[in-house]
Amino acid sequence: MKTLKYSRQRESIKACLMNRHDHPTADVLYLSIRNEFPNISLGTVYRNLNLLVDLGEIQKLSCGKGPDRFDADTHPHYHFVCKECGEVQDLPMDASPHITESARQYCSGQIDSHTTYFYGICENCLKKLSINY
Amino acid sequence: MKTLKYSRQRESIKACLMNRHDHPTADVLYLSIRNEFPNISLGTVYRNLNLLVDLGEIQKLSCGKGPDRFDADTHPHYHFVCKECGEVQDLPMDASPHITESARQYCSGQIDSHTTYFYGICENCLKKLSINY
DNA sequence: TATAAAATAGTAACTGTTATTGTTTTTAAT
DNA sequence: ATTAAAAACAATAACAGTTACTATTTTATA
Repeated sequence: MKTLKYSRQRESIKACLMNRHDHPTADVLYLSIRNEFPNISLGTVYRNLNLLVDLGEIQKLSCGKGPDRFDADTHPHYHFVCKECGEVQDLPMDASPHITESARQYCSGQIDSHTTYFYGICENCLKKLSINY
Repeated sequence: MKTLKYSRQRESIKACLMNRHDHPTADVLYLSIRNEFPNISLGTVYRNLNLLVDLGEIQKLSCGKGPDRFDADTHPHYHFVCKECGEVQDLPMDASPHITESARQYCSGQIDSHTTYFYGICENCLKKLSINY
């Protein structure tokens, strides 16, 4: 089997992700980490992000539009996606346990998890849109 | 403004999608429609699918893994995604109206809609996995 | 320190999708 | 029916996001 070895780059990627709450894309993290590792390659960022996801240490968000985003908070929670600017916000609401129970009644397979994304227009974009009336 | 003109290809794409309930990808539809239109191009399939989505006549599903899928059923409903084979099934459960109300309490933006995907292993794959014990 | 395994940087390749271009279809007005 | 304008088309190139490859460097172990 393949044993994990330490890497300073992976450490930095995880630290960087933990310090921010804007659910950055791989590319945004890449640009940020280049301050510390000027020669890091985008592939390294992707490889380590996927590795951390597999280890359950971070979470990948696929909101349907644009590149995937990453979240250091692995606690199950919901997200709001602005259709205008693409921003992704945490919604501090707990996933209803009932919804999974309910889904199980309708599904012959085994349900392990679920994701929910709310779509709309964020406060900032609402303001901008109301100016351009 | 741009007025819509009839196209046999678009008609066929929509009819084909309405006849199936497996939420096919653009590529699967493309291969199927080539029986009727041997020279249709994949770009035409994508363009018309997106057009139909914009018109609200069909729905696009982005499950996070693999290519987008399409659904002729525009009634809001949930889906189950098999992590093993990628199959997408309808879950005949109504979206809880409470969940949107609940989300609005935590969100300063305007929430218009939401999507929920359940992930797990479908009946078929469960069987296959239990054989290879 | 020497060795093996894993991770890296750099780059090429790949997948899914959209944009471009010259031609054909559709529609509506003659 | 003919014609003209707009829309849609097929074919193909381009694009975005991501993964795979390769030669080199780093890490962990002996």
